[in-house]
Amino acid sequence: MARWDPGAQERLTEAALDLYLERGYDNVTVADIAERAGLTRRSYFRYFADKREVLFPSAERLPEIVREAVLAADPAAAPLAAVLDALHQVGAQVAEHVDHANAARRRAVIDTSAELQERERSKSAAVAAAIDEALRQRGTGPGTAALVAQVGSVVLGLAFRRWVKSDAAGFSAGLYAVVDDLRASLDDAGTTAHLDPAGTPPPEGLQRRGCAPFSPPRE
Amino acid sequence: MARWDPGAQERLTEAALDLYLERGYDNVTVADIAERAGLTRRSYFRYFADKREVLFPSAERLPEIVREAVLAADPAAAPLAAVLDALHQVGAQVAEHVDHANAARRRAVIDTSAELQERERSKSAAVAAAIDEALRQRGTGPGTAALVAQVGSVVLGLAFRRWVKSDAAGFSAGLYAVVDDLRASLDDAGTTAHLDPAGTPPPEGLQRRGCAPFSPPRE
DNA sequence: ACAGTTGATGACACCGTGTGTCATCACTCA
DNA sequence: TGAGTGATGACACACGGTGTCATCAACTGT
Repeated sequence: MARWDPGAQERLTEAALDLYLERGYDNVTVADIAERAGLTRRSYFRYFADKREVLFPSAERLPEIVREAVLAADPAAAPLAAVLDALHQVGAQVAEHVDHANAARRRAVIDTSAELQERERSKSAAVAAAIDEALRQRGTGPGTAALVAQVGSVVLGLAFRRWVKSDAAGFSAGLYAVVDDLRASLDDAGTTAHLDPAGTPPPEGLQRRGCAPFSPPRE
Repeated sequence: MARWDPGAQERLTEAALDLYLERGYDNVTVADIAERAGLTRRSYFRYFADKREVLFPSAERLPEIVREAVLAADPAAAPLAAVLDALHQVGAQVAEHVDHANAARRRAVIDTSAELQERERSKSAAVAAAIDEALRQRGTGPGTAALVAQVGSVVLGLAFRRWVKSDAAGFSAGLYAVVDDLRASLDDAGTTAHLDPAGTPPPEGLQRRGCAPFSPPRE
């Protein structure tokens, strides 16, 4: 493998994934990764910002994709509806372009390292930020936009997890399963609240939209 | 300030917060913090695991508090209702024990550093994990527990942000405002979906619980 | 064919984080 | 007064991350 062999970045990602799985994330140095890829430590940092970034190659474009999907959703749709709609579109792209086997290996590595989970959450937060921005561009209020964006990001993350875990099912199936759960949870919570017979309202002003507190207050 | 002066940890937290605000997080070294606190770099790491941890002193006990609050909620309540109820209880403790002025200063620092935001998300994730565990202990299914836990964590985070931002309002007010937003968003999204006149259902099995897709499909 | 240019790489030095290890100091208790 | 205990300082070290410059291959124009 000569000095200018092409595909340096790909070699690095493969070497890193292999080594992280073999020895565990903490027992691998950047020098190890670079050596296996036929490069030096310094060159690794020309491709990736740090030791963690090598595991999140496709996460770079995701926020932009999500933002455009949200902006492309029906302008008349409610914020959450627009976001879920957009995630459906995004899911198709993701399932198509992401290698399922490698995604599963990445998940295995990430699940063993708190440091990597921390980084993964940053990627998820970047998606949330993109949704938030797109929603506000659609005219959604700041508070609602922030909330719906984070919920959307959570839903996407859980759906992606389901997709990775099950070899067979498509991405959409997982997405719908999560959204189903979300709808059911909120229906149940709402139902419980509404049925509250003698609910003493909590201190500050609630009761807007005719909602009782979250659950019958205990005493 | 002699070698064995008491309150070393408090001196470190104050020194760190001051320095981070004065020079910016990246322009402060652990040695700087330790020096201002009258200690050495090595001693700093005996009190805090790393350079970031010094900004999250009260986050250590939070997961346990939240877990217990969820377990203490009405066993008959739906998962989300139990969580929101628990967060209401937790909010009271937080607003009481956390110094509002310092919380605002911490927020200012965190908002300037991606590294610190990453760590903050980890704290939030720890809360989500605690909720998740408590919910499953209550008998909630794994998928629903994970989803509701993350949504609850998001709600708590946003409510805490509102509490820090507004000097006057109590924590509960922010919490209720966020929950109101959540209810409204889901009502709106559900409404839109249900009113969809000629909605072509998306590929895989949806329509469970009588719900149409998120929004009228575009072409 | 040849020289200049461009871009990727290696070599090296450097700073800061985080940790292991041991000596040192103050305080406590018998 | 002397042993023990716990917090601290001193020192060394591995590793992450960065700036800088030299080097080498490939491309470009003449």
